[in-house]
Amino acid sequence: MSSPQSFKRVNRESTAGLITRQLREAIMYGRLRPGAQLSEAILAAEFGVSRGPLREATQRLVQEGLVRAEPNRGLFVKELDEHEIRDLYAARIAIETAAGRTIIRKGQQQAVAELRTAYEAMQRAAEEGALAQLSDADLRFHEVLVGGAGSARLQRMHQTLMVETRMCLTALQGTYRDPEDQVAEHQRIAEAIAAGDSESLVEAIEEHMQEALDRLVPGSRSAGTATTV
Amino acid sequence: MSSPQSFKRVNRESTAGLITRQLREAIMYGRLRPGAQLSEAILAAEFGVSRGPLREATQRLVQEGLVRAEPNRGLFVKELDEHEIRDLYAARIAIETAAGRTIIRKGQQQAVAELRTAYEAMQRAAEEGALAQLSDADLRFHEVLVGGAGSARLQRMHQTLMVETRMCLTALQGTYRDPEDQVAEHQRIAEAIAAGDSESLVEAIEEHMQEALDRLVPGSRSAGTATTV
DNA sequence: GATCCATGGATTGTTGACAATCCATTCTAG
DNA sequence: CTAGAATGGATTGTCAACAATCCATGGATC
Repeated sequence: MSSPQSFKRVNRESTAGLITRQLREAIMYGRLRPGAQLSEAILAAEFGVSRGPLREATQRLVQEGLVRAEPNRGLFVKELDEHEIRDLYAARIAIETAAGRTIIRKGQQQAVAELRTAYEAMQRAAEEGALAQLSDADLRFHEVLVGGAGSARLQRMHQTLMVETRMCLTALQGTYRDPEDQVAEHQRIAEAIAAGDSESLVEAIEEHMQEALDRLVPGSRSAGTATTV
Repeated sequence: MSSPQSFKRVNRESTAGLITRQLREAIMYGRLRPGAQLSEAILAAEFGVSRGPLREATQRLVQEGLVRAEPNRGLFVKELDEHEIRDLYAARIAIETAAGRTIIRKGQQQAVAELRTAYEAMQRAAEEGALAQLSDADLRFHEVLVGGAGSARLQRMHQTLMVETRMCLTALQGTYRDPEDQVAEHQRIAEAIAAGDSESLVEAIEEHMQEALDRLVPGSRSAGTATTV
């Protein structure tokens, strides 16, 4: 009865959980387009389950804010208009700034190290011209940033925001951006934290987010910083 | 066909929504004790609905983090141990600090005014010795603080945290605290924002939270600031 | 020709019954 | 007396059918 290697508990995830994850991914990567209607009957048939578990899955997505439910009408993939995108990035600024400040305040050396690692992964991807990997490493950097603060609640809230961020990136798919700039912005953030400089951390994050916003919402506020191609 | 006064849309909330709200309130105010098991069958009978809608309601609470679901075992009201409480307050520090900084950065005069109003309500309740009202005004102050930042996402995340906070307060029910101190701490926060002083804002919020933590988790870190009765 | 009403199709909302799983208890064998 | 297996009760997990609701289409009336 000894376990020579640790086995994974089988089927530990609930059916609703499995479906939720697949649907979320489909929304994140644009396979389910914003505004598209989700038919319970059709989806249930596709997943090969009854409407019960499927309903549970969709309800989770509703509460995550990825799906909008109109009573007696149906479920629709949420569309992110300009206002929503601004709100999303405002929330990300709040969370990520707070996370960075926490790392500084607590002097979490390990978090700093992990940030550097994440940053180096971005740099490598940029040098190799691997855009998909660069994008993944980018998201990972922000996950590490918030994870480093060590608050499970903060991290969970941030995860939801990052799913929406990925939705935005998917919508931007195809537009080009100079990888060097992208990497440099993250280096600023990482180094500000490493140096324990809260002021430049705030600046770095706000500018980083503004940069993203400028690309997502072209008719934005300041034309001065819009240096993107 | 004219509407002499605006009528409320009837039955606009779903059954699951109604049940969710009632269960959440019961948990918040301790009518459902932490650790208590929630039986779907019993609850469904009490609400007079089938297990379908009830399940939907409980699932929402699970995702909010108020209820823990053990597969094939049952649902249990989440218990907040010391670690959880610390995490909760860390998250609140992050969100509320970020909200305050946003108000300062954007120079939201209206938010400042609302904060003062909320603060005055606390002061009035304290003078009248109305402890229940003081507690409500206290929570309201924090809601106004985050609401003032104008981010729907931030506010939603904060609401969840405040529900858990209320759970903690319910657990503390009966312990006394000097209302004057309580009011003064909020005044510090409000005035720091009004003065646009980010540094003292951060200090005020952190000390305010630490004060609350000291009462919730007696064997806490610093004995120096523990001046509570 | 425009407006109102009735009808039909489609969707979600709800239900009660059935299956699978788990835990505690009891029983049995050593 | 103890360790292990069988069993029973209770709970969640799942399903297919039914009811309620909504929107669009088409037709009748003025």
